[in-house]
Amino acid sequence: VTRARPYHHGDLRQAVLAAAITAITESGPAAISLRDLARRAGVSHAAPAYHFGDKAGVLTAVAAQGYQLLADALAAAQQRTGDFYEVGVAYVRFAVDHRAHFEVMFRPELYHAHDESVEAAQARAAEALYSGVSSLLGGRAGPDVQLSGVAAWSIVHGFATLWLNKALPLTLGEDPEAAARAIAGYLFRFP
Amino acid sequence: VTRARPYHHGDLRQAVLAAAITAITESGPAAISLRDLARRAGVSHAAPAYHFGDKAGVLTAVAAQGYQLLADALAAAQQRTGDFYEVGVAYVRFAVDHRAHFEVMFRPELYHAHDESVEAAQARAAEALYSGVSSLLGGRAGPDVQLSGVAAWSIVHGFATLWLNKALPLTLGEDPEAAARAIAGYLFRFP
DNA sequence: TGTACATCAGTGAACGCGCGTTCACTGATGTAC
DNA sequence: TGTACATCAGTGAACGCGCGTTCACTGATGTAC
Repeated sequence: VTRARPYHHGDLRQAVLAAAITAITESGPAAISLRDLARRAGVSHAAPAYHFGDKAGVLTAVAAQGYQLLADALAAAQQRTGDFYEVGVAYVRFAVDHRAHFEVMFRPELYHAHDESVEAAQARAAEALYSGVSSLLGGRAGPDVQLSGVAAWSIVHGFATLWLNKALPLTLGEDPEAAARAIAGYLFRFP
Repeated sequence: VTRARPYHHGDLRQAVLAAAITAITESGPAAISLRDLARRAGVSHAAPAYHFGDKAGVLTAVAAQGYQLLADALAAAQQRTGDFYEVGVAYVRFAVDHRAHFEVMFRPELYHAHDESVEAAQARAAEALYSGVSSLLGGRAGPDVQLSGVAAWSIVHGFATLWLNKALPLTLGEDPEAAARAIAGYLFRFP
């Protein structure tokens, strides 16, 4: 028996979040509307507001989830390899694999940046990023470990951003991870 | 005698462009509307479309102007100092000083990225960026000069982006140029 | 220098659209006894 | 196990708003002769 759509969705919050990821991947974070997310999730237009309040509420959840995923990815790379260079590569891989999350995370004007769920996940990600920094450049990170961490963050963040915007020369090829390894090598492994 | 607003504006195209820069600085490129730009320029709501066609037309002009300004700034830094390191610093300075242009330029989905005025200015900027690359790392740029150029571009672009998004630690201080010098030193001047 | 005419630049009323928000409601689920 | 009631999750009609776009128009400027 094909049953009609039940009155209660079951997990509308997750469904709206998933719809948001899809919509952002298609058209960018600025283009989403609550009514469109409702349509995608197959519920009435007013339903999403019940769970998220407004558009910024949805994007806040996306950002929080994104920082969690990023923290997981960075920590896993550090644990798996013990090499900070691989943490940088993981950062680029995250940006390419989770483009929608990545684009939201770094546009704090779109969401409630001071929401505690966001700030907690952000802190986890920062921890994962900085924890391996002292090994950067084989211990030659210089007197200011934080500064060298920002340098590492800058180069992988810049590369990821330029890659996603299709701003880089075509000759770099089609594999972002390989290109990222070559680029990051200039900072991380200079002989 | 205070004269009434004349029927012909004189240079409405420039006025709309200036209004766009102001509006983008306030609320980001996604938030602008043709009607709002008309209001800011003090003309009727349909006037901007006469000059630009649609919103993407306005942002195309902003992007083209931005790439021209960037090319000028990079070329001037190269000429003035002969030091590619200073070209990188000039890149960050441009991003901070022309935030609205910078934000539009690297969101090609918002404008007609293949417009010839954009592509010409883009080529000029790329030329200015790459022309000094071979001196990167004091000639130790390695076999692939283009790759080292992308590395340099990545680190300054990433730093500028993170700075503008207020993503960096507060301990970096309030002077983006000084911080950029310290960061870029890791790539450009490593002992 | 004057006049006729074409073109250019901007106007303002009108339209239909998708949006966020409100609100009384309804159907389903959970809890107390 | 059954019943009453409270709470939760989602509905759908209605509203007002700002938007882009169209279009007949008008005022100003440029050009031909």
